[in-house]
Amino acid sequence: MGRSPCCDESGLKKGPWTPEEDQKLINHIRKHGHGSWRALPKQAGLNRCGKSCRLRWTNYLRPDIKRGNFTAEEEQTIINLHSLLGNKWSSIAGHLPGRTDNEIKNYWNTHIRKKLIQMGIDPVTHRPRTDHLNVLAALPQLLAAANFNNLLTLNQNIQLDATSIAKAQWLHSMIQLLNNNNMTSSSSVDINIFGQSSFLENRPNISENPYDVTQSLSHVDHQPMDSFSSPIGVFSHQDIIPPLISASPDESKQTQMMIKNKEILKLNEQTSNPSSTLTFTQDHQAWCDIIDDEASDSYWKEIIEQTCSEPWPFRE
DNA sequence: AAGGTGCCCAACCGCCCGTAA
DNA sequence: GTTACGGGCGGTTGGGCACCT
Repeated sequence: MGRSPCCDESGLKKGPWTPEEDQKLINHIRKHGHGSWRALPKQAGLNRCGKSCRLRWTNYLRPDIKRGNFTAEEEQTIINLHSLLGNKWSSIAGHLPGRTDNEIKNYWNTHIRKKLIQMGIDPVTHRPRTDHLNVLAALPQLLAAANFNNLLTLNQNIQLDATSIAKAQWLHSMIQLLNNNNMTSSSSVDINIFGQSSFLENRPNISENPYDVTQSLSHVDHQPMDSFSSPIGVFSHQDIIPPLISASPDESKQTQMMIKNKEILKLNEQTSNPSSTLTFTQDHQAWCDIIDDEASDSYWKEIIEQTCSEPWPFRE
């Protein structure tokens, strides 16, 4: 079963690449493209295996590779994406033009991971760490998270991490779809879930403590017209769900992740727009396609698969 | 100056998946 | 349906370097 490793042939060079080898590889790919990686080394006159050539090219020699330190924006994007996707380095790299999965993986393991641990955040779950060594160091974060978690648990058993927030956003939007299509004259509910300047800004009576969301969320109860029920609790259509990423003051620096978010917003607009040419069934499938594209969490997949496979209750 | 230690990151390893024969 | 291949992916390694004692 399977096949033998491509590099097990004896006599093939391993280890660091020399400038001469790099030049041979670059010249060959410029002239002929890489074609079959296995055949490439012979054609290029390299005593390497194809896999080694491929890695050297994709991780180092490719002309569109961005060198240098990661910017704060890139770092934030990596953290946000990692909270959503886990160790899907290639998927994360897809949102950071010019960065390779290997580079991002290394940067995560050597910098971000340590930074998060120092901040008392578990780099795997993106939640405050609870092990005894870090309880004191993480006390402020724990208190803040507990504050928010308690509030949320009362209503919807949601946990404060980016993944849950993203899930809630998706459910939120799915439910909006249902509502919009169920009520022919639905009030135009604008849930700009990603476009806000920040989660806690622009809210009345907001506490000075940015982690204290009790005040900012308390008004939800007084807005029954703009609220809706869901399997996981009650949401306000206006602003209960924070954006995944705090928008940068400079919008030009927003990452490609926003593209996916914009697709979601676009779908939102289309489904809210009575003149939209999309059918509801199409909407449903499009949502499934978008969300399923990058969802990896099994729990989350279960929801998606269930939603996508079940007969649509409002099928035309 | 020399040895020890820890960090960084390019490169490798092994597994998995999609595809063609 | 099975097998082999090509390629992609995430995890791990180890050489080189900087810093510390």
